[in-house]
Amino acid sequence: MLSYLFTDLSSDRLEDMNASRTARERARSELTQEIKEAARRQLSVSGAQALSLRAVARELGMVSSALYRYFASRDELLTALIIDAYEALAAEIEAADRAALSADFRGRWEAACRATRAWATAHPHEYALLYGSPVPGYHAPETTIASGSRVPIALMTIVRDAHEAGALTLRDEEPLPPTLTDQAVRITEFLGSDIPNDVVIRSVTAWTQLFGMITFELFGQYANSLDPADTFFDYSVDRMADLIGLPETDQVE
Amino acid sequence: MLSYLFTDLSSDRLEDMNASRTARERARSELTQEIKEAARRQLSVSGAQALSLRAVARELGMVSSALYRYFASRDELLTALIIDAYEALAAEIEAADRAALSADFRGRWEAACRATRAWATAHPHEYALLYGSPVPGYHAPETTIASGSRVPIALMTIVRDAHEAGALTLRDEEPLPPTLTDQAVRITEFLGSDIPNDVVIRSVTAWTQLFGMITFELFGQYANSLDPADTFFDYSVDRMADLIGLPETDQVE
DNA sequence: CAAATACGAGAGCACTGCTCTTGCTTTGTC
DNA sequence: GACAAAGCAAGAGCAGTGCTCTCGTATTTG
Repeated sequence: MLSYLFTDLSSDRLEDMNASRTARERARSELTQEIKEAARRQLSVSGAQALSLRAVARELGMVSSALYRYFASRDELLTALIIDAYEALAAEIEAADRAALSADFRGRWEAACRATRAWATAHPHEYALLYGSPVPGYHAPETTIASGSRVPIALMTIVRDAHEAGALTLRDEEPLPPTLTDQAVRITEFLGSDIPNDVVIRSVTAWTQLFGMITFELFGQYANSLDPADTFFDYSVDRMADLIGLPETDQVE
Repeated sequence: MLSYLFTDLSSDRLEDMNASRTARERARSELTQEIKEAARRQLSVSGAQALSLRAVARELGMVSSALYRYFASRDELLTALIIDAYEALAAEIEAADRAALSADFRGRWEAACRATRAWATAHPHEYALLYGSPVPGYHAPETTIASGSRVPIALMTIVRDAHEAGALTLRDEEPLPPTLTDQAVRITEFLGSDIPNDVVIRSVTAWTQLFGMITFELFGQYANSLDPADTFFDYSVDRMADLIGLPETDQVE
């Protein structure tokens, strides 16, 4: 008994803050996690549209109304899944980036893009949840856009590193329209760097291209044309690296 | 009475083939149209997710089961709306293209892209239906992918015209990977032209960029960064024109 | 005119998200 | 240690959904 108490206390100390305290709170956070897992499982087979609170409750052997103690609505559950998915994707991208040679900026860009695509094809329904049509009246709360921005930040970090290493291909600085300059400055400030404005904007263009490409592939727009899209993907990723001005890999090795 | 009969017959002759024949068939095609209109109306305010057969039936003063004489399922209704939307978007793009100077290929490209964005922002829910996440178990029937391809074809036509006019900026032909060459050849054959393979692929890249950009804007990924995305849009459209090799506008006027 | 066909209405099934009430258990506080 | 407060699961119920089936009526076809 006493030993149980002690181990409980010590393990509480070791675990996250939210897992400490009373048994009820522990049970609550555990069940919250189980609900999300069941929902994620259901999501990954049938899609967000078919995600049913009642089915989740059934799978956990509880009644549907009990679920509302943990998530106030279906939307709130979806929001939780969205945040988790954003974090998972961002983590994947960051890991792929870290695994590449830190001075091979084009290689890092390619690795990050490939990781994005790999995650998307492995979790199509979760990808659709993040980058597909927003659900009916659903408007993303602040919390999701915060974790959502981790993905573009991960990509922009590579550009920033390349610029700070003086590796970016310089080009004749065509001046940007004022509005665009302002927006570029705001993004640069946010990143805490001094990337040239047009490079920032071009990077955003590359970002939209990347996700446009993956979205089209996953949502079936390539039917009968680019059906295995692997080579096209790599090709486009390289064109976007050109657009940003990332140096060729062979000239840095 | 008799005059009514006569005018009916004559108007039948004047109208489309499907509107001729018996009164029942006329009523049927009219009601089919009315159902689609009501559904479209409902779609444009609440989104596809919220489109309800029963609500459509209610709006038309009929009972829900009667609707099933016209559309076998909700999915079939959605499919009809998708086809109509693809056609509407393609028509808009083609019109914008025609309205531009036929020899100003970059101008035509910009006009087509802007028309796409304009249609998307004017009909966000229909855009989401076309380019957002596919609905639950829904897998696009052949008919929709056929009308869906009218959009990229409209864009590729501009590139084809530019190439046939010898206006495309030539570049050092880096050879494409074999798979990509095959796919490019297939697309070129489909278009009935001899656009260089890498130009075809770059055009596809530009196509994905365009829709990636619009999707991100409409689905709220720009929150707090590029919020009014107008200038960014124009900028990126120009970068894609560069990528394809479309000549600067001022050098053709 | 008669048979075949198309049609609208209604009832009904299985399902959904969500609310509210009812008992029970775990908490924190005198 | 007793007790009120808060947290919890269960059940019933509401309003809504897509979809099916039956039934009487209207229209078209032979």
